[in-house]
Amino acid sequence: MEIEKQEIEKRMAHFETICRKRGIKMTQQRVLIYREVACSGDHPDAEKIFQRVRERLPTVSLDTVYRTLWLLNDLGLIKTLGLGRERSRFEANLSGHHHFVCDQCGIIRDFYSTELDNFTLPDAVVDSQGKIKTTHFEVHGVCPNCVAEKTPQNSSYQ
Amino acid sequence: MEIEKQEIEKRMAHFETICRKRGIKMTQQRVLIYREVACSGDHPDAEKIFQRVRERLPTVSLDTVYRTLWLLNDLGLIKTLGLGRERSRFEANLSGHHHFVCDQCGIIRDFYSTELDNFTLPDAVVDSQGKIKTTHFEVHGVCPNCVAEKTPQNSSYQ
DNA sequence: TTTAATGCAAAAGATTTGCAACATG
DNA sequence: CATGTTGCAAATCTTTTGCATTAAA
Repeated sequence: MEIEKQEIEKRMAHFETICRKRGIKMTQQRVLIYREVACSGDHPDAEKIFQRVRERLPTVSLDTVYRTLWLLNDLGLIKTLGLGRERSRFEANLSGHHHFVCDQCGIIRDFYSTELDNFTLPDAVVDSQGKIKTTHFEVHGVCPNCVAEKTPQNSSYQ
Repeated sequence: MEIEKQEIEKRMAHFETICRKRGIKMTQQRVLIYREVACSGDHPDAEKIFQRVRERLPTVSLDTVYRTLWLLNDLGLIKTLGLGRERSRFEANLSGHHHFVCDQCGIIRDFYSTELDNFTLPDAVVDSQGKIKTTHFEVHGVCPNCVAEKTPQNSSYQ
């Protein structure tokens, strides 16, 4: 699943715009690292991005890749899958449910919705993606606590 | 958000059933670790579970907590939030989209659905959970590749 | 030329493993 | 009692940081 050339151009242009606007230097490393993510349809991890960038720029270091990825993330140019910088979290609730994640304090609350459970994906999606086993809706936002207080519940969370 | 006593009893009973059936020893540590997750409504990470279990069993060690959590996960008694054992993965696709995750080979594919984008959560959910910013649907299953081949594309993925 | 960014090496953090001692069934 | 499980300590793996050097604007 490769990204279209035109889309990549668009992304690179946006990258440049944001860097200019924020006074972020467009280094060789940053351009290559961003381009690598922009070109990848497979949601790579830091190590994989490092390996791929190194093919073009053998002197690049892994710590630069990490620094750059989080910078790009903070700039809103890329996104993280899963829990981002957080470690794995666990739950014993096995009944089908969904999650509300507070982006401010990190709290995750379960909620139930039969509408969501019964939601049927378009055939096109089912056919192209494969055999579906479970579905899960994730809502991101700000929890009532953090909405009320100006200071987030847990300020260490980012 | 505490779990009801009755629900916890039910979970503990299920835990016991599975252990019996699979010939897994019900050690003090496993009971306490499972109970801790079963009682927690806050989706704790390994370290937090370790701290809480240690209050009741000061000699428990962090590596036992890790071993037990993954065991419970493999037994289907608990679930992981986020990417599980995997590291953070990144994407540059900023347009609203959803993910199909193949549980067999780990591939993650984007898909689009205006129905999902326009899906409005019940008011009750919105009110109790807070201010909503983004939503994301995650579908788990087996990708066409893995359905076709008996052997998964990437057998190292678990 | 000024300031920020990189690469290196080392530190820190998180998770896993080998193994002797121990507890469970 | 036999075997699987634990705790410890050490190893491993991943990510971050301090600092002198280098490169971008």
